[in-house]
Parts: sequence; C-alpha cells; structure tokens
Amino acid sequence: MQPNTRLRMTTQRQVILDELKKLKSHPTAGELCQIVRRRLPRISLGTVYRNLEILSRQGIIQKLDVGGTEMRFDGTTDNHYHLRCLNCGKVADVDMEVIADLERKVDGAAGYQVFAHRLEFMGFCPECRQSVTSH
Amino acid sequence: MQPNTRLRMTTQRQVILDELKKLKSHPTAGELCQIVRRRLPRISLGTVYRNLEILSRQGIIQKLDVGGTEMRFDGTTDNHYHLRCLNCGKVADVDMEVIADLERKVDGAAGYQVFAHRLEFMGFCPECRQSVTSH
DNA sequence: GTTGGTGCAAACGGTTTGCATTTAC
DNA sequence: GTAAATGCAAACCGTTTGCACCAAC
Repeated sequence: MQPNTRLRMTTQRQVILDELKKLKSHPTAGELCQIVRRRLPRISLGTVYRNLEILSRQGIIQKLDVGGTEMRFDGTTDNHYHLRCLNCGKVADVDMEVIADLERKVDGAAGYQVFAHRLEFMGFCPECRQSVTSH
Repeated sequence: MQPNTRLRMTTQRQVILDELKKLKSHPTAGELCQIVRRRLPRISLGTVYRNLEILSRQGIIQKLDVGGTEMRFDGTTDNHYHLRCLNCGKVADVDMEVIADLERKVDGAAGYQVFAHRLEFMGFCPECRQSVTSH
C-alpha cells in the first residue's frame, strides 16, 4: 500500500471490520479468520492479515502487541489497558483510567524520548482459574 | 529437561551467563550468541536458546517478553520496568519503583485473578532520536 | 479500463526439536 | 560409565509476500 492509495471497500474488508467490532474480545488474526469464514468461507488468512494491517494503519482499529506469540486486534481505538490470561492467552479490557503522567515521569531517562507506555495485567481468566489451580 | 534433572555447569552455560550478567542491556538470543562466540566461536544458537530457557526457569535470569518480535534476556531477576526504542528495539531499565498496589486494584476485574503486571515505556533512544526525527 | 484486492502457496524469521556425538560428573 | 548438553539441521508457527486472477470504482 503506497501512502496515497485510494482504499476500496471490499466485501472481505467490510466483514472483517464488522466482525471485529462486534467482539468485545481481542482475537488473533487466526481466530478472526475462523469467525469471518462463517460468512465468507473462501477468505484466506493472508487477506485477513493484510486487511487488519491496513485498517490499523488507517487508525480504524488497533493492533495489540500484548505478550505471547500472537498479535491481537481491537475493534476500538481508544487507549486502555489489558488483562491477559496466562493459561489460554485470552485478552480482556481493564476498566481503569489511563495514568497520563507516567510518560512525563520517565521522559529523559537513559536519554530516551518517551511518548507512550503500555500497562498489561496478567493472571487467570474465570474459565482457566479452576482448571489451572486444581491440578 | 525433566523436573528432577541435575544441572551440569558446562563451559557454554557459564560463558552465556557470565556475558549476560556483564551487560546492562537486554540482548536477544541472537545478539548474545554473537557476543558469546567471541569466546566460544563454535557455540550454536540452539545451545544459547536452550541455556537461556533453563537459566530463566531456574530463576537465575529473566526472559523479557517485551513488545516486538524477539524475546530479550535480563541478567538480573529483580522486578523493574523497561523502556524500549521503537526504532532499533533496544531495551533499557527504568529507574522507577514498581507500583505495588496496581494488581490489587485490578484483581477481580472481568472475573480474572490478577497476580502480575508489566509496565513498558516506548520512545526513541539517544542514538535513534536524531536520525528518526530528522527525516 | 485501471489498479487495488484476493486466494494461494511459498518464503521469512525467531524459536524449538530430533539425533548422533561429546562431556561433566 | 551414565545421562545431560552440544552442534547441526530440520521442523515449527505466526506472519509476510509474489503472483496470476478478480472486482471496485
């Protein structure tokens, strides 16, 4: 995608965006692909990745680089913190105001220019809580 | 590695640990392998990975799952926050006390049992600061 | 009709693993 | 001597990419 390309709203892009926005969870590309395939059985995983990349570059969705091996995607773009299950990888939102002055406190440390921060909580989700603690 | 295996202190393990502890930075496995090869030219990347995994499981070093695609390793095990350069990926320590009561505040949210958190700052390191902002 | 998007399959990059050999104990 | 560790290469897995065909505009 060149900087000044005009975007087309394809069926695939529409459905990907629609399904992602419906979810309160933050699926991986693979998970979202499975969901989208219920409506578009022939869509390829590559297309899902390409569209998620484009949509996040446009500021329409968010790519979440939370811990673990897979990227996750968020249908909203507002800045908030996340909570990740260390057993199944599921990611939920945390209902907590963003601590705005954290970056200011750290700015200049080690000579760095700091302009963003990420706070992530880890633990066990309701489902995994039982199975993990009782083995 | 079985649970009750007796560990052996091989030359490779010794040098990997020694070189990692010398560094204030948090190298990737590949970077550390390059450094170790100055002393052990025939060491393989697989051996470096295996040892870093074992040492972190033993609680001797820390595996840092910071953002980006590669794992990074920390020769210390005390809990502290990190600062990552969005241009070159370099990771530095933040000299800031860990906010102990954060987890308590969030515990129970969305039904999760919360017992850890991670705070990461992002920006440009001194070296990248110039080159990136002046293009 | 133009050119951006799709499906497919191959490539990529970081990490893990199987195996024959070596080495710490 | 035994079992853990090594070096090597192949496998793995999430993600990206090249390409011929398709479809939005």
